[in-house]
Formats: sequence, C-alpha cells, structure tokens
Amino acid sequence: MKLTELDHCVLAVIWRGGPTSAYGVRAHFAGSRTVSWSSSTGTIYPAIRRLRQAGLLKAAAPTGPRKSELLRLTPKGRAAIDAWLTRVTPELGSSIADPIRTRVQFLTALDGPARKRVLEAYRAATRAAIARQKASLLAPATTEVDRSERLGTLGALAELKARLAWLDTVERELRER
Amino acid sequence: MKLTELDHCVLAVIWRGGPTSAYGVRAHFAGSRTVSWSSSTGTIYPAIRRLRQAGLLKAAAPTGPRKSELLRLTPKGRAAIDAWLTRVTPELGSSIADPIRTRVQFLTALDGPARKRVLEAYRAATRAAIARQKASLLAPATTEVDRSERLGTLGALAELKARLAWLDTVERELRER
DNA sequence: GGCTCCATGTAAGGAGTTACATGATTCA
DNA sequence: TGAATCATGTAACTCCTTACATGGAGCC
Repeated sequence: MKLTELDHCVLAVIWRGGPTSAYGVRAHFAGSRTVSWSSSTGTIYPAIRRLRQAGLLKAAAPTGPRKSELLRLTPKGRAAIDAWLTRVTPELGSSIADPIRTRVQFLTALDGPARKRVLEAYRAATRAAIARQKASLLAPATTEVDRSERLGTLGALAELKARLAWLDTVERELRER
Repeated sequence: MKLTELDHCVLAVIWRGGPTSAYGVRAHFAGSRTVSWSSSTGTIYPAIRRLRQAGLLKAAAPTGPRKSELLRLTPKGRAAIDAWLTRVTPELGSSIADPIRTRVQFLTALDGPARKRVLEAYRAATRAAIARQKASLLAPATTEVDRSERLGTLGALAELKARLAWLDTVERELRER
C-alpha cells in the first residue's frame, strides 16, 4: 500500500501527540495553521481506517467515560515515519504552486489602473495572512507540540514575507513597462 | 459552470500566446517551470473541451498543413480571465502547503545524526531547485511571454530562498535543544 | 519504410472534499 | 430538556493524473 502525504501526516501527528483518538487528530487538524488538509471527517476517518488496515496504527480498547479508541503507532507505523522523513527526491525540494504567483503572470491582461488595484489586493491579502501567522506566534510555546508548530509557522511566515517582497518588485517592473 | 484554477490558467495561456492549438497549450505547460499542472493529454484536452462547451473558447477552421485547430478566447472567455484576476479572497493570500515544511515539524522523530543528515538533504534539494530556477533566468527574455514567465520564476526563486534561510534557523533551533 | 514529431483523444483510478447521517454525554 | 460537544462514519462528487490508444506528416 502506498501512503500519501496525508497518511504520513496523520501518522506523524499521532506519533507526536501520543495516543490520540481519531477525533483528536481531527481536532488537531482543525486547530493547526500548519496543516494544509481539511479537518473534515471525510478526510480523517478514511485515512485512519486505511492506516489501521495496513497495520500502521493499532487501537487500545475504548478508554474514558466517552467511548473513544485511542490510536497508537505500530513499529511498522513508526518505521513509515522515518522512511517518509528520510527519503528526499528532487521534486520534494522544488517550488510549490502559488495561486497568486500564477495570477501575477497574467496581470498584463488588465489595464493600468485595474492592474494596480489588483496587485494591491494581492499584497493586502498576503499581509493579512502574515498577520494571522504572527498572531499564532504570540501564544507561549510550552509543549513539544507547540514548539514544532511554531517552527512550521516560522517557515510559512518566511515564505509569505518573500512573496510580499516579490510583489513589490513586480509592481516596480510593471510600472516601468 | 464553475471554472477551476487549471481552466483559468489554460484560458490565460491562450490569451497571452494568441491563437494556440490544444497541442500548443500542452507544449507550453510541458516547457514552463511556472506551471504546476501535469502537461499530459488527460489534463489539457478535457479542460479545453469543457471550456469550448462553456463558450469561453472558440476554434477557427484547421489551419496549416497539419490539422490543428487554433483556439482563441470568446469575449466571455476574456471576461472570465478578468474576473479570475480581480476576485481576491482571504484564502488566496494564505500560505501554501510545502511538503518540506510539513516534514520539518516532525524531525524530532529522528535521532541527532539522522536529523542532521535529513535536514542537510532538504537544504540540498532546495538549493538544487534554486539552481534550476536560476538556469531558466539565463535565457534572454525577448517576448512578452518570456517576461511574464520570468516574473513568475523570480517569485518562485524568492520563496525557495526564503525556505532555505528558514532551514538554517531550523538547524540552529534543533541544535540548541 | 521506418522514425520522429505533430496532433487528439479516452478510461480508469487516486486523493481529497463536501455534505449527509447518527448517536451518546455533559452541562445549564 | 435542550444545546453543545464528543465521537464516528459513508456517499457522491471534483479535479486531476497515469496509462492507453490512434493516426497523419515530414524526413532520411
């Protein structure tokens, strides 16, 4: 069975958080800004079912007053994480699709004023995203999970700032033409 | 009919390149580093069929010795590009998923030496991607299409460099713990 | 006459997402 | 007793990708 990025991410979240219920994984996905997948049930539960069937996750008997099966990694699951982290292909490092970057290439379809307006909207949207990421840095990082999330947030922040700086040069470039 | 990002990108490529055959669109997708979709026939042809059925593209009679229908935008197609560029939602500006950033958050799953090795591999892969993008900047940008592509390449480059710089701070952070 | 491009498609499947569906528990 | 939260799932659909399939044109 071939594991997807989502599968690996679910495994890794369960590894990092300790024994977790499917509901808990879902809650983490919903609360995290560094996770890119939907936190809906249709995303999480099928993935977890696959991982259990493949023998990468096992569940202890329902614990607590509310029935919730706590999931933990099997040795095979643990090994899958290692393999996932370690295997580096050339395309892993290549640049990722950015909807704003895609659009900017076709901005010349708009006339001067509209172009200027739209470019400013892209910058505003990017600045807003930066503010959202910065806001999530304000909470103190006490747990190991917090510190990992913080690291991811810093990465996202760096890439957003790079986009903002690039949009500045785009504006200059388009003005000169 | 709801247009996808791919649909819009196909429209925009045909607008920018002037009347183009489906084959030409495919060739452009294959040759461009700023296009994120597969350039396979199963991606392009169904998209173009949809766009024609929706009345956004029209085809002139086959021209040239080899039969190839040149596609051009209808006014409706042209309007769709404008709408696509102009409509800015909050999530358009938000940060995008990066498989390396995802992995880095779980690097503590590896022991010290392995972690160091993997992190260096991530940096190497990023540097290689930077080199690939830089190589495509060497060709002189003569046409309008070239200049647009160049703009996109500069954006990708900026985001890759930001990731590389971030990976430096990650290394420092993980060493300190 | 065979090789290489040019040129256009379809079929099956993968990977998620959206929306729907259900029930149990806790607390006000 | 009713609302919120905990808890788990499925069905249909979207959007794209991989792999398969076909044929003409130019050239050596």
